[in-house]
Amino acid sequence: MMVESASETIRTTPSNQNGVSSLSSQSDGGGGREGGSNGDTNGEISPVDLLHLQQQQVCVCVCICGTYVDVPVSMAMMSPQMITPQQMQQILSPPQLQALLQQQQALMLQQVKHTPILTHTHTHTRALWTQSQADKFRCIGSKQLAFQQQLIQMQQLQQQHILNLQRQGLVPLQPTHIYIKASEKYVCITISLLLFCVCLCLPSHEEHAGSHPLYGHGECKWPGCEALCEDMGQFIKHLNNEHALDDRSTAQCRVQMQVVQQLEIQLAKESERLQAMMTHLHMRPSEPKPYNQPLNLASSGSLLKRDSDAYPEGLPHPPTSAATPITPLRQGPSVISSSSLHTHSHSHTHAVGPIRRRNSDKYCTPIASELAQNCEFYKNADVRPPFTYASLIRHAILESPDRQLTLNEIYNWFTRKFAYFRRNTATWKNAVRHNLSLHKCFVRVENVKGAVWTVDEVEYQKRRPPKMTGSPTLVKNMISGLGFGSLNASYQAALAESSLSLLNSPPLVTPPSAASLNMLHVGHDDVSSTVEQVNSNGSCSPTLSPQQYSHPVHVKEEPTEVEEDSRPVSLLAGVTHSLPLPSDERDLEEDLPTEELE
DNA sequence: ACCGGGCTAAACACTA
DNA sequence: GTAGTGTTTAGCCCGG
Repeated sequence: MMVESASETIRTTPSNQNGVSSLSSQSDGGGGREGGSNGDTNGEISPVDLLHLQQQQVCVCVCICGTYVDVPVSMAMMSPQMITPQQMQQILSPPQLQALLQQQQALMLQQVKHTPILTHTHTHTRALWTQSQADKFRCIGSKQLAFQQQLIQMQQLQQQHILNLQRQGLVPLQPTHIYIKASEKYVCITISLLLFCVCLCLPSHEEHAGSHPLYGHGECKWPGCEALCEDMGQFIKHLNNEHALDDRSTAQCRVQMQVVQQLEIQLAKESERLQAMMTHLHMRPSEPKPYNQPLNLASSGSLLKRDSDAYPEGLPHPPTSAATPITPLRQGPSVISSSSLHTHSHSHTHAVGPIRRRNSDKYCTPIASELAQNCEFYKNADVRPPFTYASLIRHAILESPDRQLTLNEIYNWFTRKFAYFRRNTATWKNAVRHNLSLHKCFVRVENVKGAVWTVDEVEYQKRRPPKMTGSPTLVKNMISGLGFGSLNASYQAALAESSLSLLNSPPLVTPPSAASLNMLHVGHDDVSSTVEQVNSNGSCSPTLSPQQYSHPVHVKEEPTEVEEDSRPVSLLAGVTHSLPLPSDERDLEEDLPTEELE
């Protein structure tokens, strides 16, 4: 077919200046999301929009105590805890800094007025002086001297106060407004920034106390650093030099937050388990333990706002109208994939736009949960599902009661589940057949009724080796979800080498290392990411009744026979699927939701 | 630049 | 002969 209809021959433009993945939108609707990205003026910006802005290196105008400052979004989005005095000085110009300090002084003075004054008596013992006592003192003695003393006292108190604030974390301040300039307009978002500016006045007390949480045994404890520092001074120098405010440090802090959060969640689960065990054993718990909530992550929680918050629960999250086929946003936990962010800036030239680089593969999101969550959406909207043909076919087959489908049934599954596949049938059907034939994971089995297609799980795993486990790609995905859209690849990769390994490494005390990344297991793209690992041992396979394989099977060419021989159970042919899947292991299958999809 | 994965298109063979 | 099915190849794009 040399000539295609004009409405269906929009090929992806190679000159994709934003590096936008081709899996995104077909912009025949004129870019429905563009308007939304510009923060349509109701004063609210979705996390997606924020990430957009971050990636575009947009500066925001931050109002700190009434002082407006232009700050890169990446910085503005940071948790305030990460801003050091030096960095604050970088953000603020000297006049702004001065204004800020003056305001802080005023604030402190206000507080001091209502606070007992700490001073020294001539006997070098401490006594509390109230404001009235001070007033009385002034009346009696030398007013000049008293005033000076009081000023000194106030300064001391102020410093003490600041130290206390630092010890407690930071001081909440009234909501701070961040104005993001979009399309020549400032859109205001309100974030409860903490009073991070107090650290401007003083060096950290911890730095002078001879101990530092990031320093121990002569090493820098910054994730992934382990630099040797002979003493605290050297460490402080190292800290300021090597771990100053930049994207990398910011990202590492964020990741550390997530580490803590994950650990807390894990702790909560383990506590719950312990509780249940003790209850079961009729033991009395030592004391009721409230399940830990992820603590002190309010800032990250607000900044890493999940996009699911932006949509009504339980509803698909159509990024645009059904008339505009695009790849929908991920809606998994905290996952805002970079691909999703680019959906608008892309045009297709094809009837069936390229599915390549589906997030099923790249972003490790189970197809089942995606489909379960967006089932109705895909059914009705002309949206290309963000999965490869292979994973879709596999899902269709595994979803069937017998885990086998004829080609026509596969076709029907596609058209039933996705409005997108109700057109251009020749194209995608060809692709389906192509995939069935090409991939060894699809095994054709001759049945009494004809040929059916089954899935060889081991082959499927071989086709997509678990190399992505802990890979920078995975990290990138996660980072995207965490709101690191502004980070470049090297920083993201750096995260993989440092903190992220902690997220899933069983030994909590294991220092971050590249090797520990290999211990990560993250599900792949689809139905049974959990059981797939089991399958790789050959011990567990999808169920198929033996009688279904009374007919010969067609085995595809197998260039890696040696590898196959090493496996405990050869799954080259469909017969190997005759092992019944134990019911409990069936549960392992991560939401293979026949019911959810219907 | 190279390579692998994925997609589309198309040619070809086989069969009902 | 036709339609459906299955296989194979080629070319392209994209990301690593």
